[in-house]
Amino acid sequence: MRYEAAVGKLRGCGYKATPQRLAVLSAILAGRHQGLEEIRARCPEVGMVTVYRTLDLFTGLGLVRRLDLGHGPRYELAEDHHHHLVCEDCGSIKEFERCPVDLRSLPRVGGDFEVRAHSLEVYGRCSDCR
Amino acid sequence: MRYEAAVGKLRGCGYKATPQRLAVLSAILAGRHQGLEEIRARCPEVGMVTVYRTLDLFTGLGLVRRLDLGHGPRYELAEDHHHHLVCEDCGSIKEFERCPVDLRSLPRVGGDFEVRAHSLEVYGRCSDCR
DNA sequence: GCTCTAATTGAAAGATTTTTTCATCTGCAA
DNA sequence: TTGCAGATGAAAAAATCTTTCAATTAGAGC
Repeated sequence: MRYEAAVGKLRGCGYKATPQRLAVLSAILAGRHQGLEEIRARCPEVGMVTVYRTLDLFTGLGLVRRLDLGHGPRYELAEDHHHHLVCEDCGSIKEFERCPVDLRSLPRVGGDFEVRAHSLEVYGRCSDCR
Repeated sequence: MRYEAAVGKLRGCGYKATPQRLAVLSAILAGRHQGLEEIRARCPEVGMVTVYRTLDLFTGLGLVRRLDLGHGPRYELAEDHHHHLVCEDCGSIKEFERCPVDLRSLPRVGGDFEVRAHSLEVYGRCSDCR
């Protein structure tokens, strides 16, 4: 129940669960790594300003992850760790779960860096474009 | 001689080595992962439109890499493979060379994806912010 | 339930960023 | 040199994002 958990976190942090916020949350849940336009289209009753503010809020709470895969920001629910395969030709995006990053081999750059998260995007050509 | 190599590639692809393009190239070479403002400040004699167009051109040629580390696009010369440590508090960016990604363990998602490149960003808190 | 209040919303205006247009200019091949 | 396809840039337009502020509302407390 991803929806309930997200609402719970929202409330738990002292924020009101307004219809607008729930609508944006549902919009995000209804797709994967969507751009602003897509999200807005799924909740046209919510004002633009509120969508921006809500995405900022969700991102700040760690509820939502903001992706930069080119062509503007995209958003997805921040739950399971996964990465993206981005096709440089058609722009399609696929996900994969198996994380090929070995964080233990991270060098210590200029002292101690506290690692909190990482993002990996793999670029190339998808099977359809070949 | 990163500069010469880049100019060679530019010419080799049939593009003119105009003073503006060389100025933008020098600007990129003068720093690391710079934003548009920084680059523009280093070549104020070049018109804004041309900077945009030139960065697009360089990126398309694979001469320059466009980074999305939050807070707008950044650009750097696409030469040696490296990744970034981004401090979520102060926004500082450090680089590291040792690549902790094992591409062999990439799963085949929906058939054959031809991997051309990948980008890894590690987020957290830098030593200064702790 | 009902009331009250601080949090939230959204229309409009403003700021910023990026793109398009098109007349003019220029790098460079011949 | 010369010619011209490619390149530039000022201005305008378009797209994107933020601020403002009056009106609304979720939800705590009674």
